[in-house]
Amino acid sequence: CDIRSLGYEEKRKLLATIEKAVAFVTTMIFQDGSSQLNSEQVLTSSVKGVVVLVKNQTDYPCLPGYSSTDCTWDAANEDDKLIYLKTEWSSLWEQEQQAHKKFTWQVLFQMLRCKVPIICFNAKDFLRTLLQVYGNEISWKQVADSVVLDPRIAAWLINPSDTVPSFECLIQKYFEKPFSVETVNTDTGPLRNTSYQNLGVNLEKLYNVMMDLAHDLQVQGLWKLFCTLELPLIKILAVMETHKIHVNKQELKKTSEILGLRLKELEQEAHQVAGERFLLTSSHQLREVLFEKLKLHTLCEKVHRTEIQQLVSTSEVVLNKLQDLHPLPKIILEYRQVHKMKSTYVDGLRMCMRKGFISSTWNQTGTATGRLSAKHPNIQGISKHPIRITKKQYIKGKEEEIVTISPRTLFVSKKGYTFLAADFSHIELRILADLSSEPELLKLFQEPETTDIFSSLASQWKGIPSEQVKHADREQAKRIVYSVVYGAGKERLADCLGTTPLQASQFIESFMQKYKKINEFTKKTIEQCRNKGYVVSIMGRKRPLANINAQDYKLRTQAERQAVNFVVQGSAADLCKMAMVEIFTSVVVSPNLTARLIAQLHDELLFEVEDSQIQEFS
DNA sequence: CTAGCGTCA
DNA sequence: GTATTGACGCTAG
Repeated sequence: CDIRSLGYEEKRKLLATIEKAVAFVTTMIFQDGSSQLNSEQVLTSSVKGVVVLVKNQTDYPCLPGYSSTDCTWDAANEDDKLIYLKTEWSSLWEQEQQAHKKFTWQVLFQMLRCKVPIICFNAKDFLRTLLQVYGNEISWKQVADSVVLDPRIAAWLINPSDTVPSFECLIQKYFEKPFSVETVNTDTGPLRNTSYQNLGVNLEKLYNVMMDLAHDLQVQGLWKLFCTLELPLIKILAVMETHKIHVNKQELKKTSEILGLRLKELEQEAHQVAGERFLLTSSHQLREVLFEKLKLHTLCEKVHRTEIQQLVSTSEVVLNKLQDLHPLPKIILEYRQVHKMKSTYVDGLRMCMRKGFISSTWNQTGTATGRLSAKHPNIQGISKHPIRITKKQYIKGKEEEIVTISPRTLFVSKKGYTFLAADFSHIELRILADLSSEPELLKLFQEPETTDIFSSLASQWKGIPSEQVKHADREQAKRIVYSVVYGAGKERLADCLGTTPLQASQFIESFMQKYKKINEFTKKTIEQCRNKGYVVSIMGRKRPLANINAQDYKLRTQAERQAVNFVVQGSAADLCKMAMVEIFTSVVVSPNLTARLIAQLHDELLFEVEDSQIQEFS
């Protein structure tokens, strides 16, 4: 039914039906007639309304422990109701509109409140839209109370390599499995179908797919992970996406100009020392200048080559080696740094800006390891390190000035609020210590004087006092540790270490000697993966690795490294998500705390906290 | 070494 | 002219 045509009594009845419902299956529909079930619809189309299938009887009596053999979706739902809620209004009919609008959100509010599962494909988008449309009526803490189920996330838990399963794919997979359902070929070309009847059928299918997925999750031991971690996260991400982060617009414009000027200078310098004009951003043209004209690679032994075409690489490692032979490499290196800074972190950020604010889009199913990913902007990838550039100033007094540009400072907290970050320290290494029970590694963590493992290791390896360990040393130590434990080859480690491959392999040897149990752990997880075909994280997250028994050496060893890495990185992702859920719920439960989550940077949570609440919140 | 995303050719 | 791919460089561990 369309709620616009309902009388008072009918509305009351509808609310009563909702009260008794056992599940809701819902999707948003857009201006262009598409719905959330139409794979990868564009965000440009605005939301027209919401269609809800109200399930009043259940084909699956109790959700967790049902048997899936008797699913007869086509005949068993006479009591189910399909309702259409319009959320967008023309300016006509002021009076009636108000009434409709109010009733619409009454319905939606009750759906959220009554703790009955709301099944939605891409539920995060649904919740976010609700928060955006009814921002004045519904607080984010109320959305946090709802119970949502997302089949897409369920499917991803079962197969995390399949990073974007579409609705159509799920239908195919889970419908043709038990028995073929009257496959009217409407789902091969459903894209423009605005018929609600058809949508009703699709929602019914979605419901059944979710039930099948729920069953599979249980069979595979993923149900708890799904319910306690991934489902609550949907709401957290929806709330996070509705929060806007303020960006210093003027500063952004100014730094863009400064960087642009510096790029021009560097371009001129490069042309001068090269003796010809060429495009600095083109690796092809650079290769011609560097190696065909100047023949710099002949003065230097062993230079990296590109994987496919076996051309001489123009990568950072090669350019670093060529630094002393010619002034050009250094200029290119700085050009690339400044260019990256400008295009990605400054201009890229400006592109994402709406009225002085940005808000990332979070993808819960974007990785194979359970980590989150973000885009527009990728707030997890914004450079930490500032760069220094010399700015020629044409103001009298001083000729030039050194300015430092650090992209992270471009984000500013609201007035009266401050950013608060909470992060795990060395989380993957701690997990590795725990899983391998390596005594030497465990000892390092238990010693109270070790405040920073990587700094300690850096001072140990370099033979310098820990106070003198610089940031770069620590960073290098960190890269080395992770490289070695995840199975780096000697060549790659040599690049990392800045030594010869021979020394690198000796380093690997002594590392393995000192931390024997790490090697045992590695072997054990590869062995388990070979037997079962998949690996498992602390919270039971799974990653099937089809290539683990492959004939091809390259493919097989890659799968082996992925297996080891997954167990550690996936477990770290589990813990970070647990932290997110726990902190979020404690804020929701608190009557006075208002702290908002801004971003998750894998092992770090960034909040915006009211100044007066910093103590209590932290 | 493993995960990602953005930019450029 | 538009779409895809590989190389590169930044993030996180």
